[in-house]
Amino acid sequence: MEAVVDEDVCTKWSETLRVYHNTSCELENSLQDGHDLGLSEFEVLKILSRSCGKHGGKAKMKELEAEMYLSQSALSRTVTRLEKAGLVTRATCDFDRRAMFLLLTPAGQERYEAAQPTYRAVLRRHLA
Amino acid sequence: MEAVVDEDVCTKWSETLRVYHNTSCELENSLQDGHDLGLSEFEVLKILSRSCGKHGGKAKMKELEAEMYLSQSALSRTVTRLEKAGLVTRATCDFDRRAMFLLLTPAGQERYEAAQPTYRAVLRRHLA
DNA sequence: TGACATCCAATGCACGTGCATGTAAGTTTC
DNA sequence: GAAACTTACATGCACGTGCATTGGATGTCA
Repeated sequence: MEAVVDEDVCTKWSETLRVYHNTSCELENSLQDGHDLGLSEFEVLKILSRSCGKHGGKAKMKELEAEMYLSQSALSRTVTRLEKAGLVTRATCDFDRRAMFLLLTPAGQERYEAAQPTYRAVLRRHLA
Repeated sequence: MEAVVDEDVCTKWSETLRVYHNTSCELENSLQDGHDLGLSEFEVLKILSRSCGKHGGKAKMKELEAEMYLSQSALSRTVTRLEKAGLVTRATCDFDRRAMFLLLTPAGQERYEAAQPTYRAVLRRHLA
């Protein structure tokens, strides 16, 4: 019977919804209050911090876009906010001048490392 | 070691994020394109349709608010949209004239029933 | 080389959301 | 019964998002 599947699927969905909402709300609030960072801003710093270790301090916009659940335009503005806050620098790529490299500034690295414990604590509280 | 827990928790979170985003985006698009309904609008109709069966066609705003992940103001505006579309009616309560009852109109019931298969199909595709 | 398609990022715009506040109705305290 | 408090809902406002478009750079093909 399909009805059984539907019920099961609905339960799974409402559970996902609950976890997502509780967690992301608290992440948003904690990061904002404690570190003046939005969740998607933190997420950019996180990815950037990872790939900066690997690629010598650079990451392309397109790479970021592929790794997070954000439209191209939203990402562009998120980066603009981070740049205004001095946490990130934009740099044009010499080989393809359409593309942009992103660099984590020392302030950005510092802010990310300060925020990471908060982030992990919230995740642990909700998902452990 | 805490690092192990953190990694596990991060994986769980990114999985939740993935499922939530894919599912809710497709729900939003399918419901909008096929039935001219936003996801939170559909959710209101869904709850209303359930409790209308039980309570003789009525549900209070506060009840809705408790059952969905939406702020009081957002819910108020969602109901306004539904009312403008003729899918729902607001009615003041005689016993507590601060409170509002919501009624599903025949058009609302019809729209909900038309949209439900779409909704379930998306959930099944992503969560089955 | 010139014309055309494709790609990357930024921006105008509309929209839904949350927070803070306003307004009106009910409740409590004296 | 008047004043202070609480509750229910609506609204002003700021903000982040997605879609569509633009502007500039690159690639392709004749």
